[in-house]
Amino acid sequence: MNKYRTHTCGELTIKDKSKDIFLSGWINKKRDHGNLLFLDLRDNYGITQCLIENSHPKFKEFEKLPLETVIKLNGKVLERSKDTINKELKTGEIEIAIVSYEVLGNTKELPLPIFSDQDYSEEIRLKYRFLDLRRKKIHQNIILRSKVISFIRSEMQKLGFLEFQTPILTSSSPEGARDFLVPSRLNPGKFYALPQAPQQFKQLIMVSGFDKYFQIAPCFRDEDARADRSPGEFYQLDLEMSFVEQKDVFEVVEKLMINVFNKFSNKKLLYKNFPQIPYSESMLKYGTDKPDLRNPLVINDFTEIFKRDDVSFDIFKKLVKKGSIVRGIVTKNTKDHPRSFFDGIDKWAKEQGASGLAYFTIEDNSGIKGKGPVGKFFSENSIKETMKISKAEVGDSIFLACGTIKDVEKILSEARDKIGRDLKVINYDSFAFCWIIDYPMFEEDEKSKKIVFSHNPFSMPQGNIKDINFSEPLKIKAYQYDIVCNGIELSSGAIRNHVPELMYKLFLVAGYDKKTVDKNFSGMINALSYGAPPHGGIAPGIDRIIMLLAEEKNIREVTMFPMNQNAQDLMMNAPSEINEEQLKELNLSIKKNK
RNA sequence: GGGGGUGUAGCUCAGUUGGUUAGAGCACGUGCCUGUCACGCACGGGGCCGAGGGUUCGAGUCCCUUCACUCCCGCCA
Repeated sequence: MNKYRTHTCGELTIKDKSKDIFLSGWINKKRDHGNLLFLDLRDNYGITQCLIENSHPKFKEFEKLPLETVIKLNGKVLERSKDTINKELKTGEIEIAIVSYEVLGNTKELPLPIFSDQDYSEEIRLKYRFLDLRRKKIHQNIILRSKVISFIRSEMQKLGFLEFQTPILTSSSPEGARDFLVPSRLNPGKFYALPQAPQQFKQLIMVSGFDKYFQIAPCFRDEDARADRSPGEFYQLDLEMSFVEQKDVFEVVEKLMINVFNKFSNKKLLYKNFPQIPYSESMLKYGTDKPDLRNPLVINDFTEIFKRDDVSFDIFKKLVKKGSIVRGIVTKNTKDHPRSFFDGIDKWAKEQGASGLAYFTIEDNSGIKGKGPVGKFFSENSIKETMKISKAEVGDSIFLACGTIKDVEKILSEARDKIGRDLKVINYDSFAFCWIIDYPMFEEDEKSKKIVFSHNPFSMPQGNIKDINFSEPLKIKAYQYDIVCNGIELSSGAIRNHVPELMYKLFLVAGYDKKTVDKNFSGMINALSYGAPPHGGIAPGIDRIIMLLAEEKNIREVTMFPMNQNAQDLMMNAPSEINEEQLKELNLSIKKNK
């Protein structure tokens, strides 16, 4: 028999009636009636109500135990009378009559309440994370995380993937995010870098012939935090496959996501086959490459309308003449919405730093007309053309934005969310996955006007290798894709370029000569030169998947021991100073700031 | 690096136009209470109002500086 317990706090039921049992756990709550005291004893598995009466010789002593004291108790399982059953608890039909008890762990006064739904400050939560983690919501989130990861692991194994570890101490790479660096004692003046992702290793695993690899991989990037982005480290389901095309990767990931989300959430999956949206189409229809497809609103381009002579909306017309574009969002059957709805959105747009949104409603009043502040500037024919472009109907309204492509995309993307929320057309009880495909291989850097890789330099360009026109690099598309769910980017992936000659050509376009490529990516290029299989993969973010499943907006709610926004661990006091000896051994000295 | 929000009891928060001794709930302590499950009732302890400077007869409140936490922009192949 276990020394501390015969049962957990979540398992006793009416079937155990009259049993002599031992429980161990934390005092979650006391309800002291003076001559009768109820105690909720809590462990990982649940809560069991125990009681002690003043006839017990240790009653007075027991009364004084503070909340969160860890105790072991011996008692008898009693059936509760019908009117005292607690339906909220699994163990609510029974209670324990305490016979004897023993304190296993005393507690000081608590810096934060455990039994409470109150929110409290992040600083206290992180400093006393071990107490915070006792609280129900986050405790359940962390258990969910564990279960999801175990499930993913077993699903991947079923799909024929092999799990491998890759090095944590590796080399710094010139591309990408800022690296975390680790000084090398044996190699003075040299540094390891923590991997931003096992990108090169997973490709090397393919070159090594292992065919299908996965790993729940820690990734380290020294970038500033966001609500959905931990500073320092996060986890990816890293996977890579040999002898595959894009569609083969999609098939695996769709299967996995559907199984995971169906198993761990009751929300509906809007698509069993995830829509594949070309990048350019996504930017046009949604203004972003991470569209929330729960929102049915779409953006249309109306620039041509403003080149017509029968449209007299001069502010937009002048801008269009100078190269601006006009795009807009159609809202269905909003003719009876109050003026405040329309003005509210216009006002909101101005608050976002845009010049506002022009709008009119289409009505049929002995002829198609535009109603609203700018409606009068449009002829019947021009409105009919507008309706043709956007499939708008009488009774619908159109919100219009004018400006540079970037500005219009940005404001309309946000307006799509805002209007969708206001009109309550977003189905929050669902998951809408999609693929964004056909990313451009290169883009023009805004400042320097130089050609740069738009995503991953190791991605395979589309089309027949011999026919690729390197003189028009901005037209080259890549087998590069993102998976998006509910407007959240879960991951990027790609079919990789496994042909060294092609890689040199692409790098040349971005301004790297052969020598530089050889120097910076020697391991990769070298490996690809000895018979590399075509391969590709992806790496969905584990933390964000858990956030979606747990319906949490902040990544700290699904991370056991997160750091704060300044990348400090308040509980462990990391980072910390190190002593002279350590510095000396590493051949380092600290520059003192005044 | 930049912008916004917050900072008052152990915790969560009120605190008016600048005006006497800074309040509430929970927690903690003492006492009462035998069916609660957010138990109830009474009493009590507990405050450098984030820190520093200024304006004022007088500052939790106004001004300046600074620190901490947080959200966002930049950044995140």
